[in-house]
Amino acid sequence: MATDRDSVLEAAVGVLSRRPTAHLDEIARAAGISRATLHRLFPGREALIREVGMLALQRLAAAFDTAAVEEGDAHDALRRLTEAVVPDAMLCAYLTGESQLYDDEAVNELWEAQMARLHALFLRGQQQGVFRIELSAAWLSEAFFDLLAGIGWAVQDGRLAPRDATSSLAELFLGGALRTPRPH
Amino acid sequence: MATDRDSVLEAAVGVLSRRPTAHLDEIARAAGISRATLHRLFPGREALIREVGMLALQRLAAAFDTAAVEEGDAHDALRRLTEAVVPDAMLCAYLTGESQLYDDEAVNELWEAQMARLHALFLRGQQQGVFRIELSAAWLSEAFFDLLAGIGWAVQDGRLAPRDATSSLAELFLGGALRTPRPH
DNA sequence: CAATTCTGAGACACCCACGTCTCATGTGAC
DNA sequence: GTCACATGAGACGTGGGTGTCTCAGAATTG
Repeated sequence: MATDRDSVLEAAVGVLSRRPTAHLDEIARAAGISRATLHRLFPGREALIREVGMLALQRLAAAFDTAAVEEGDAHDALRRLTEAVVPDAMLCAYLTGESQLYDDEAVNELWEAQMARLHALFLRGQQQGVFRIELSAAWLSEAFFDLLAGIGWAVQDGRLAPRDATSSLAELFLGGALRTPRPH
Repeated sequence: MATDRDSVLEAAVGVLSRRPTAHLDEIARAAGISRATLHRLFPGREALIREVGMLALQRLAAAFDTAAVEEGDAHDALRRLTEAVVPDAMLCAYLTGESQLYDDEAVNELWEAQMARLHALFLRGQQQGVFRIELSAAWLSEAFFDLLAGIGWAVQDGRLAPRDATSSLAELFLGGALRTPRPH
């Protein structure tokens, strides 16, 4: 079952996001398996964190797809993206925080691809006149991810109610990004 | 000279922010000293990263002081804070990213104190009617730091011009935080 | 110039996480 | 019931970073 691998990866994120230097024993225990089985599933620590990154990126890409960010009004597209990606906010937070992931080529390639999609979305929005042009599309892309990661942390630490996550992100970010202030 | 210690700490941030697991050799080389001298200045790795955190927190507290966040209109206070804190954005980014710092009690205490000041600022602003009340003061505080950290990364990686840093942060954040949109 | 202090380079041992292996136990299929 | 397979527990060796030490050379001070 490939589901088993994914559940282990999810547990690994829960531990690694808090302490990136956590021992494999701890990760195995968090996943409910032994260190031996963990080694049978993933050849080593390096492979484990790489697959965690790949899982996060796949989820991210899936969110972009379901949101259809390339279609329609840029404002609506961003709202759809927000809703689609907030459930995986923690994954994205780990993605941006773990600098070790940037060593892997496949991870980097997928990451750049998704960032390019987001950048294109903001660029399109600026051309459509819905996003402010005083702020570069590159900065808007980065800021969106920063806030998304912040949402992930806040929810996980219990500082923000999960039901408020989507609106908190959308309201704050769109308030600063939209050209015409908050036309909901 | 205490300046020497600080210069070493600054160099340490430059390395540790990118790779938190960097070897002491690498940190020493980045600081232009030998590993022996590094050990003479700081008893060990743990002490080093703790002092890096303390340096960052002192800079942060100093920025809060110079901005006089407790005085005057909340909107103006936040703009002053933005200007004062952006030069140390990278320090703050390391501060929020390095979860290992949360183990130290002194670091935690100072951190909570500064966050409380920021929280109070947003609360005051909401009572004054300048900040939106749909977004909790806690979330505004966290989001401000998230964006500040993002500014630090973007500038260090060359994705954002240093001269645009302050305005990029202020424009985007205030746009989403202010009740009356962008009355500059 | 002489003396003191500080620094860099290297060697050394220690420790701990990792990778690998073996064996006993448990589970499911036939 | 028997076989095959997967898992857990533990032991073992190893590698690499760290902490400590020594010694030679440079810098500063008198």
